[in-house]
Amino acid sequence: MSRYNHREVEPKWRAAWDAGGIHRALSPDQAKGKPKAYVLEMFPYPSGRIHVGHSRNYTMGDVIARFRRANGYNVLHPMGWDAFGLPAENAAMERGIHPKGWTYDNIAAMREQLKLLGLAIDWSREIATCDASYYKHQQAMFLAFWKKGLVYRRKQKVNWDPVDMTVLANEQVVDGKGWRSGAPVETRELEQWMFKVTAYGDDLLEELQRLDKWPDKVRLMQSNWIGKSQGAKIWWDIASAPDFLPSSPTGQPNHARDPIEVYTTRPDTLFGASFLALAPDHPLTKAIAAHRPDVAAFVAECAALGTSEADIEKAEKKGIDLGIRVKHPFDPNWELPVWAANFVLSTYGTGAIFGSPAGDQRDLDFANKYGLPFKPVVLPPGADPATYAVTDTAYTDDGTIYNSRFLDGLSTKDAITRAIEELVKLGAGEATTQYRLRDWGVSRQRYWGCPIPAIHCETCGVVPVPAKDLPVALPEDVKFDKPGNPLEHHPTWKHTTCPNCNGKATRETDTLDTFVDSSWYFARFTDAQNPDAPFDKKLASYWLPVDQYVGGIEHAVLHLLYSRFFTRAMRDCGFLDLPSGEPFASLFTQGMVVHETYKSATGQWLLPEDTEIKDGARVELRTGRPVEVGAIEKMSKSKKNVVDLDAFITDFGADVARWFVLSDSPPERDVEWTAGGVEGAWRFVQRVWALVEAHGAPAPKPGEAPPPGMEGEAHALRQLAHRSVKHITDAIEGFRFNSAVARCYELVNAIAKLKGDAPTAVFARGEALRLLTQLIAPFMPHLAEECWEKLGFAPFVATAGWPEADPALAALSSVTLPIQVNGKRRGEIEVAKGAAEGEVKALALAHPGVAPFLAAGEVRKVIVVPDRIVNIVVG
RNA sequence: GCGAGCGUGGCGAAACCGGUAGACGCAGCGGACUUAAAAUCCGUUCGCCGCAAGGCGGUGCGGGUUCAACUCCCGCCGCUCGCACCA
Repeated sequence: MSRYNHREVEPKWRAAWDAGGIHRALSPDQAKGKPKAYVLEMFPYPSGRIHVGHSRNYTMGDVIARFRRANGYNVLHPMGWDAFGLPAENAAMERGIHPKGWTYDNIAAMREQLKLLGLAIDWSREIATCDASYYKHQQAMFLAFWKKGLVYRRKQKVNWDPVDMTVLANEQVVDGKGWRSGAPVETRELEQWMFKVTAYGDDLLEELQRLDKWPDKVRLMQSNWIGKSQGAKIWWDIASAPDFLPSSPTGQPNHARDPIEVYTTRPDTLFGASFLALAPDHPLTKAIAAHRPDVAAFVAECAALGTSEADIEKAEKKGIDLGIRVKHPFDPNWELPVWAANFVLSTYGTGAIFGSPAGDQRDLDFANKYGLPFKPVVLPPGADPATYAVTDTAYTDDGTIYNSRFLDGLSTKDAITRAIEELVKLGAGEATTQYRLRDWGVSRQRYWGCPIPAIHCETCGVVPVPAKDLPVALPEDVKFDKPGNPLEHHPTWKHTTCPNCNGKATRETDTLDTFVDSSWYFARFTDAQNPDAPFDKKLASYWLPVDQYVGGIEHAVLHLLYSRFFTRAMRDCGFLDLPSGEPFASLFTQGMVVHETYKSATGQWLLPEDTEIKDGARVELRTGRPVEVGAIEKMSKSKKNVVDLDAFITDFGADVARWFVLSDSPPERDVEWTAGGVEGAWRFVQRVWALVEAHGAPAPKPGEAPPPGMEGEAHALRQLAHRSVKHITDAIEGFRFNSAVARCYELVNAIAKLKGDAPTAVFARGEALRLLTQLIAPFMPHLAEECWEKLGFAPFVATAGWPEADPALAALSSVTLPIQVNGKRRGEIEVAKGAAEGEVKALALAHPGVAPFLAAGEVRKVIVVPDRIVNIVVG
């Protein structure tokens, strides 16, 4: 008996697959009616080398891709590189390497590593977003979007990262700090290129409902991000204001003595209004602050609080009376005070609210703190209006309106409609829909990105680059000796002539946010080598949407929302025929690979391979000194809790890595990489090979009739094998890879247990081994091919199709029914599957183990759940 | 603070629709083979009582619904993730 040698076997089969071209997607014509399956993992950023933690995502996608192909689908399973981005520039600055060289070197290294994993990828479609052959088309689409009105420029307050010298999206600001640099973000005004995501706000929200193969969690997060709400704008006239406040020269709202514009979702509670509150950075607050040191101090205090939600959350609700009085829209004699308050956000709605304390907890806390009077206006169902009162808990749900003049007696819903009607009649307000979603600022003041194809002409203004001049290629001879954008400093690149008037002009030096690159790559894969267009419309329409997308939860909002926007924009600009506009029909968000962390006695992080267990304690290999074992965390270079993929594959093989990352935990949950777990996977590989080798060829072909006398243990093995086919098929369909793995172990245990060389045993073993080989093929493709060959089959298990369970064998002929008395298990009986209820009942009542418990009383009821359980109720 | 999710042996977990709780793996224990070790194989492993047959208890805690609850409902406790005091 020889050991299974992955070092020979794995490269052999990879070469054979490549030679056979079996992983190439077929054209729609070649596919001839086969259904299509587009399986995609979120493409990697080429950061350097990959470790085993990265492999889980690709392995999951690969299992699905191989499974679909075996089931007769025309599968597209491509791979590419999200290759623009800041780390390349950082490497350039730190080590004096060119971003391009650094990126392409990393791509070459990572490509080889991914190939070692034996992924069933159509490498003929490989793309890199930093390649002019890719971003050329992105520039063309940018121009098309521009023409369509989906791109515009706007002077905007932006988050400026002073370290990276770039603009950050709101989404890229974490706790007031840049998400990459960690530096506190500053505010600057810049002319920015914008994508009009809000044009699709409603559609992006509505269609979420139909994405029923997305995790609810992700849909909820996107829905919250879009943040649609229905409400009203209300204009409050100034009744009195400090003398220093000038009258407005502009007539714009929210300035000086113009009416104050407020947004509310609850106009029904207007008669419960107690005060107005403005954001600390509301223009009116600032105007007052210019004259009142106490207000200025309050504004400064709020600004120092930071933008972190946790900070604001823990902060006490505070405000200051601005000395302005406004008139209630429904009663000119009713005056309300105007305050500035730290819980009002300038970035949402109009930056001003009216406080209705009985119906809003924050307003109530605020009113209580400053002694502002209020009364309840919404009566909860069943409450008595004579005695109902609100003291320190607001009532925020629907009810009946009272204390509210013409709104009295209406429901919350009707009162909202009625109040808006009245506001419109009085010219004091209007219905409005508010979104939290804002347009996407795509300008980045960076070198290593896709140049924005625009030209600034002194006479013609901003002019698009003509299509014939694309791509606008990045110059390669740049220097990183100063902070900021090297494109600005380049001696010649930005100087050009205007395509309109031929006059002197300069190129746009902003490049596109890298989220743009990843917003359409899935479409490029459908026609990756097309030199003339982003993709052929027919090909993209054939393959899209992606049938199964696999990636991390961290992309729940940004990447997935931008891709949904982009697909709609591509559709509306005529690039795509895709009615729904949805790029990803089904989404799976996978858990990470985690590992213990190790610290040396001197406090340095240690690689797992630099430590060992000695006398039950972990020590440093080099010094023998004890190691501090830290938290189990996501594998990361910085904490050194990584296992190198190449070394692991050399030691154990790709199949062991693939098997292990899917085996122990449900795919959506994190899995801990442990030496013990790896050993288990390794043993399994050896065990399967030993069984296959011992059996050898030939194994029974599909459908081959068994020898006579098939019964007993051999028959039982056949039953289990066919049941396993069913179970494992269902488990893969349902993304329960860990369950599929467990079923494989079960089957192997059973095969090993059936001894003897009677024809029936040989047949049963051979058949079970053939089925097992096919079932493990998506998980451990190299081992499966070697087994397939050993069992006498050719050419590939990968092209052999998916096994079918014989229904007669897969179905159990008899079942063991537990018998309960009053819900407690007292015995069991073996009956034919589907046995008649009366028969089962009689057997159960006659069961000797049950008898003593029946004596305790009278049998009141016997519940028979066919093929599951019998419960006898005795009382 | 709000929203979502989770909580099962020594550990990772399974139980898909309310129907035998703990499949499968890891670790442990006992044994076989071996001069020995590794590898492999066999047995065993939720707790308590019992020689055994068997019994009792058990899925974070407290209630409830049901013939039957890890699963459904109500209220707590703990952990994780997300966030926007969103008017």
